[in-house]
Amino acid sequence: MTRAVAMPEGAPLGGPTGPNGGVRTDFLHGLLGYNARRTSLHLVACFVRDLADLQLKPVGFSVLCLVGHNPGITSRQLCQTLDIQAPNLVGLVSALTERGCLQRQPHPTDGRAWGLHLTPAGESLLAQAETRILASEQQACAGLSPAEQATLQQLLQKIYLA
Amino acid sequence: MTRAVAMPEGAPLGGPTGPNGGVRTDFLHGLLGYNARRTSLHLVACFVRDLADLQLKPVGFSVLCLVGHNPGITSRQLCQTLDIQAPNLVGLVSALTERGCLQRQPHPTDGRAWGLHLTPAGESLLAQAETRILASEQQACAGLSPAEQATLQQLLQKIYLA
DNA sequence: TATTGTTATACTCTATAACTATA
DNA sequence: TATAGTTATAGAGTATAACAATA
Repeated sequence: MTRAVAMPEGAPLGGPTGPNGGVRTDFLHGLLGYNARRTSLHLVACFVRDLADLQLKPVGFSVLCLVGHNPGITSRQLCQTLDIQAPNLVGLVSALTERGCLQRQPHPTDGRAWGLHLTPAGESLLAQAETRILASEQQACAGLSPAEQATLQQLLQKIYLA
Repeated sequence: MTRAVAMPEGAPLGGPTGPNGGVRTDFLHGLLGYNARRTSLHLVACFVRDLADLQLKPVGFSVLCLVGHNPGITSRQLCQTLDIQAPNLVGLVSALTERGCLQRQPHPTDGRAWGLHLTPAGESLLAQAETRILASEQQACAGLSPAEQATLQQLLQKIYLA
């Protein structure tokens, strides 16, 4: 890369230098997508940090959670509910199965499908994970009142469930 | 993979079958991280779809936007503001530079740094993109009143700016 | 013919280590 | 010695195409 030689006359130089960097972020902070993405990345990082010893990440937890609360659920139902692609679910289910947390049983009416169930180890892991993630989120959202947290969830669901 | 032969007695089979799949999602829907992530993915998809012809994706737009509103900003300031790693910014800046939208100029006081500026083409692209993303979000958030949208942004910022 | 689950694979995004030039 | 920018690279996440088995 070659450094520019000539300087355009009158071009403002130096960039923002004020407090906290002085970077103007007004437009980005007015975008819902930007705020949602930054919040999501922040909460995902909290999740990964606080559930590291359980070896669970958000999507794997979501699978475990849905199977736990919906015994016999199929891969297709998981994909539809979580909006993920079928090929990407295979590895998640396989990993949880090999960990001894998940079990595939023949579907009673559809020979193509498998009904997914938690093992006792899976039930135990889910219970621990649910307790842990609730505590993690309480810490991350300490600045919000319970009413604000409820409002936030309702507004978010209005968008992605539309 | 071998199909299970014996069926555990008393195990509930068949899984959820009620309306809209009948899948119970109560716990997930009570998690802020889940709702934020689903909303973020939804709005990112809207962004990519509605700004495809501008060849801009969320992070590239954020860079363009910050440079436009902060002439002379450095890569380091962009990384800190957007919370991205320096090596991952290089390609974004290079691509925008090669498109003729960005220009690097020597930093007036720090010989290691470059001040980033928009070209006229960059200004034009930013103006189009800002108009487009506002329309995209209005469509995606049609179910929310302006007051609700403002509330949502404030609550989200309370979390990731904490 | 359509659907479930799967494999293979490619593409994108993100993270880390190491290097250079300068402060 | 520390920092700004860069390169190379590895890992994770996500997407499509194609296939076997069953509806």
